[in-house]
Amino acid sequence: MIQSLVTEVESLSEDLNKAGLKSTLPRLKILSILEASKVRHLSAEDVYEELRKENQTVGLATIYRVLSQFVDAGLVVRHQFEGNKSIYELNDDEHHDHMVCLKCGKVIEFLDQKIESLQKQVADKHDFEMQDHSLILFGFCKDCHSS
Amino acid sequence: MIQSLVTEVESLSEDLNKAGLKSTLPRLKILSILEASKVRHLSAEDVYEELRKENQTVGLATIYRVLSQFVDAGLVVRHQFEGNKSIYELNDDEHHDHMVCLKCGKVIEFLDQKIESLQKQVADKHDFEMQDHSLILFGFCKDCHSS
DNA sequence: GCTTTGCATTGGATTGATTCTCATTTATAC
DNA sequence: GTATAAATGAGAATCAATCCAATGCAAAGC
Repeated sequence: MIQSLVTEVESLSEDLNKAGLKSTLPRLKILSILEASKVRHLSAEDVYEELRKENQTVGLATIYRVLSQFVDAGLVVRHQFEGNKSIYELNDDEHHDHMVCLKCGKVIEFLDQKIESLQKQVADKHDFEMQDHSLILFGFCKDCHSS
Repeated sequence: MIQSLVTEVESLSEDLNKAGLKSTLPRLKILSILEASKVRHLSAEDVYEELRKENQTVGLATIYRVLSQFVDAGLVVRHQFEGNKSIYELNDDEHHDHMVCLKCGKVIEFLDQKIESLQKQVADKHDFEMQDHSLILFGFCKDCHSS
């Protein structure tokens, strides 16, 4: 148990170092929340709350700062779904797009290779050097249909 | 000249009425900016600035409110490109997606029927009732390549 | 023609999200 | 351990957007 915690921390710490970030306590806490949370898509406030629940409070400013560093380092991806707050998600290195339920807020991930390659084609057609893209479908998930 | 201005206003006024909105001075001013601007994609602040330049100042709160009314009425479409501010664009009734240049901010519109229908297919596959979608390609336009 | 009524407009205050500042703490190299 | 540079926390500041209370305006009734 203790052992597993130690190896867990070591592994997170390694992730940070590989990303070129010093392994500090707040960064470890934040990364560990991102990995442990059953909800994959979290706002900065959500991360703050999760930590507070565990009496591991980290200043909100630090959370924003660290999340941005994680994004820059490629550990995390930032999204703008509905509303005006940013949503963060661990970067699992396999890109995907999202469906967001307008009623319950559920986020469904999907990937369609045909769409992906058509995007590249369109970009090329316009002589546009695509760096990134964002595809979000808004609507109602199967639990929220017809309501 | 006077005549053309009058007919212009009459036409805008008609657009408002058709949309179910009373034709008021601020609404006419805002709609006319949207139609006249050579830049198609404007933030609320941009509209505010354009009006101020012409000494036609309309309160910012009013601009936000009216733009939202326009969106609800289907006259205007709201987007979230980079950053966290909303961008508004006249609704020309033919849906399209966007490429946004990360360097110069240029916005290129495009439409790909294959992508559109694949999106519907993916949504259906997940039993997701799609209401809307947002597809944005980020990168560098041909004028900003390799810089 | 004048008053009433109700929606529209206004600007300022307010909120919510995020960033900045700076004094203090912590981590890493020596 | 000590020095040095980076990281953190708390609150102030900023930015977009919304709310609110006061005022204006225009059509409907008298």
